[in-house]
Amino acid sequence: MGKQMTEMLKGTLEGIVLAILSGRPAYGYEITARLRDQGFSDIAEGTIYALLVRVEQRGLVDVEKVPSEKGPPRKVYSLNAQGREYLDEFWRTWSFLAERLEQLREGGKQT
Amino acid sequence: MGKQMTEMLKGTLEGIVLAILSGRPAYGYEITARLRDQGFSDIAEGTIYALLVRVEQRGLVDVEKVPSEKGPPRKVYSLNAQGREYLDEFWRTWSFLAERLEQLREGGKQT
DNA sequence: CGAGCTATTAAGTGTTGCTAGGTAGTGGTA
DNA sequence: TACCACTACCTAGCAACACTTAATAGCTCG
Repeated sequence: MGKQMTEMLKGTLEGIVLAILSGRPAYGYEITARLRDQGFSDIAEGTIYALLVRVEQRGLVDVEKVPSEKGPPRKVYSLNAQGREYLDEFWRTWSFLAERLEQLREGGKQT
Repeated sequence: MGKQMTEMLKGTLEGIVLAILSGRPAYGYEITARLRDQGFSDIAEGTIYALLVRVEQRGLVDVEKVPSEKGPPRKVYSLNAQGREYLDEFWRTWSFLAERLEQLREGGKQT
């Protein structure tokens, strides 16, 4: 998509990835592919890997190395307790913002 | 609010301000005050002014200097045609993101 | 005059996603 | 063998954005 999407993803992409991990553990390549399937057609692989490094360093996820039939071993990430807290906080922040924006969109139609 | 909000505002704050301007023209100080009233309690003044400079340079708004009863003259910004287009694009981008996130929030409850 | 409110501007910082490239393992094919 | 495609991960450098902090400037009132 465009530049607007790039900027809008800042701050939300992290939550999106954590939300995906809250469903079930996954590895980077898989997450990228799933995002593409869901319509985020041009999220760069490098972006996801860098993001995963960040959340790992913050202790929001646990990591396990799992051998792959095809290619190098996978790093499988799973959300831990701290990550779940962080995700809850993310949803609260998101809800606040989404409500305000919905109000603005309604209000903008007349006035 | 917290750091999550700061990051999440990147890309959306611009749309928020343009949406406010789509209702009626306004000047920086006023916009800041209105945002505070709407719950964005700690958006820095400097942030809004910098944002207004950006959107002006991109030609999304028209500017008019209006004398104030109290203090220096105000720079009153109003959304122009190009700005309206940009705002439409913003809403489309937002809608896409909001839909995906709503799906993720629903899906995350079981699985 | 000095305090406090109105109103704008500007320099420097940290976080984030993107670009562009590299490393590595496996399997298929000419 | 040599080459290519797919899987899977990593890294360095860049641009954009919101924040912090501080400065500037005009007006009113005690």
